[in-house]
Amino acid sequence: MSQGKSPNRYTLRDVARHAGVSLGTASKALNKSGTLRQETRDKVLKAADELGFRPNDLAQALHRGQSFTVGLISNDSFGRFTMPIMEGLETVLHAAGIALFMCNATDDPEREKRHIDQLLGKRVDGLIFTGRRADRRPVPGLALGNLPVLYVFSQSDEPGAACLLPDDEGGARLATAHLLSLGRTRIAHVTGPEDFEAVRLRRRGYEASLSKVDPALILHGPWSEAWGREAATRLLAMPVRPDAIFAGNDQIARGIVEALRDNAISVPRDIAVIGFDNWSVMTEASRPQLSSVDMNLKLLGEEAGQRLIRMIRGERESGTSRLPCTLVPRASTVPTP
Amino acid sequence: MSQGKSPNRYTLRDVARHAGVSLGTASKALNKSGTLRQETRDKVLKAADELGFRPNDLAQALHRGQSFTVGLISNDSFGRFTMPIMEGLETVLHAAGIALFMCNATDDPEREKRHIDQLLGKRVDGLIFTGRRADRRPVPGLALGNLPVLYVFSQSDEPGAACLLPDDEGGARLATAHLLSLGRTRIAHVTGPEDFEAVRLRRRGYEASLSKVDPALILHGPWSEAWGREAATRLLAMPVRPDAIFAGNDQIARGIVEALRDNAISVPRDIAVIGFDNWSVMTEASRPQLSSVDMNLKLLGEEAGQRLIRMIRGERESGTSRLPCTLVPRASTVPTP
DNA sequence: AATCATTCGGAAAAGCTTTTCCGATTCACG
DNA sequence: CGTGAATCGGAAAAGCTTTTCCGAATGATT
Repeated sequence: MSQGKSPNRYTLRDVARHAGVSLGTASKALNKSGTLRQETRDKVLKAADELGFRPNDLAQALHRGQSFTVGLISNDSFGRFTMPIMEGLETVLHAAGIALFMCNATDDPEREKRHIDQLLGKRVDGLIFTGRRADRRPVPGLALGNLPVLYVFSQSDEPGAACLLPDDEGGARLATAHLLSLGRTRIAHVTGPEDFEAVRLRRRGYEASLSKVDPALILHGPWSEAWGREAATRLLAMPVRPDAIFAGNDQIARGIVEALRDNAISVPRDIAVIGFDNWSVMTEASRPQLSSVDMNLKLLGEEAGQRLIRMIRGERESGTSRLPCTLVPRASTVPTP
Repeated sequence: MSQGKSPNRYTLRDVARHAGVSLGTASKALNKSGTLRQETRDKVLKAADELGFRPNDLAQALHRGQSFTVGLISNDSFGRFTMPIMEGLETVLHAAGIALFMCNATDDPEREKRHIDQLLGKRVDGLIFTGRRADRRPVPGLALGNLPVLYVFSQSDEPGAACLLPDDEGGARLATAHLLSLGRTRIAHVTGPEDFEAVRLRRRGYEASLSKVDPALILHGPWSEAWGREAATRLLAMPVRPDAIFAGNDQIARGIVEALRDNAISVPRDIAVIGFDNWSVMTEASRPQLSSVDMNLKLLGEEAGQRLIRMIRGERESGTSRLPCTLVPRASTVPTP
């Protein structure tokens, strides 16, 4: 350690000296081990406090063979999905005395590999991969051995990998059932690109909720408001119009609502609209505000934290779990009183 | 180290044994030090590769007194501003052999304090604070001593703190000058809450660009599309309407554009509109697409990385620097041919 | 006075890596 | 043959912390 360069200029040896005890006694006092008088412990604690002593985690980790650190690797360059997940993770890991550090690979495999390398060098106790789409991703280009690894809002090509995801299909069922409960009988589904697994699952949830599916009411396009506008225009041009639209995400839903407004269609009176993601930037700015499905990403993060802790403690975890989503009704489906 | 638990099951001692050399020789070979025959070095490198050896960063950092790690502490729970900054930082720090790890405090001072504590325990070589608004923030509740600390897109109550920020005022000048260059003569400014420093600076840039300022053309409100809509409605109700509107951010601008459309005002023909932030979620979805001012956050991150490296190497850095923004013209100000 | 219990000191060892230093060996050259 | 250079081994030390073990000192009890 270069002295005077960092806030941690004092070692345990300094604390011991300051407290007038031996090095071993100082350690025992701070770690509540050994048989020391309370007076001796207090003396050491006071000395440590006065010196602003902070144990050197590096030395501790080296000695105990565990760093109590977890790395989170994300390829979500916008942070939209990762941040709530991280928040939930951090809460749970912190309660277990584990620090969480994130690296953002920005969808660059080389960068990701490098991050893994760095985290392994730091001897993290586990790794979590997450991103901005839940489809399978390539196995990392480094052997991870028995290190606990968990995919959250993400999956792996590796068979048996432990994965935790929102229940897209269930969420879509919620949305469709909500529209049905409102008496809607002709529900369209405007969604994203077919190569997203989430798109397929949401579509499956929609289809499973209907007694009869009309393929002409299912439209795929890009994740954008513009696509929502175009799709709505197409639906309006049909001989028989839908009386509700379940959009694959909130951006598409926003576009749909805008096109309906442009065409003097009243939402939800004439056509109800519900999105997916519960992205407040979209739901709140839309006119009327969007009903949506929340993926509960923070809860997903909490569940992931608990799961990883179990893995770190030696339990075996594998396979994919899906956590339920939540319906968030707003004025785009529920008329305001 | 608990064996078989992690990918790093081999120590340098194992590599030496595998290569049939001494521990010291193995170290010298991997670190390109000492006087070894190339043949000996190659033998050690091969052994290390075969065993998948990765040096223990903890032991290295302990020995050399430097961790080559930097902590990034953000209070931006959405990641919108932090992610591009992080990307720029990571690029520059990586080139200098330094790892970057992020903790997200989600605007909770207790959580932030805890993160600082964790990072200090890991003996980071420097700390970077960033967030979602650039105003002064309280001094962290922990003494950081001489540890290099840099505020990026953020400022500190601590006098002389090193800060790096986008040039809000300059960006506002760019936006206003752009409108002037298009022949606009009556430019309004619809912006965010007065308690944001960025709001005050952007207003100052706007005012400085005009030979004559009409206070009635400056409206403050919340950061939302709804406020943009309301403000536009107010401006349209004025005896003399503006022929251009400079919005404090893209969300407000989006709202303005929508209200103009609702009132059959053609953008940019009748009234040109420019935003700030260049947030693609807004700029691209708007009709027409929004001209905006980009804060160059990735570049800010790169500059911050370079600055922090200098600080880590012992140079003194203090005070606030501002990096220029970039004008991004789109159809909301420039008519499409 | 002797014995036992409590408390602490301090030495040693371990974790892993780097670096230095000294000694030993081998080979080449004068 | 003697000397010097190149090469490597291996021991030691350092970084910081934790833990164990044994010995020493003190106070209380018999």
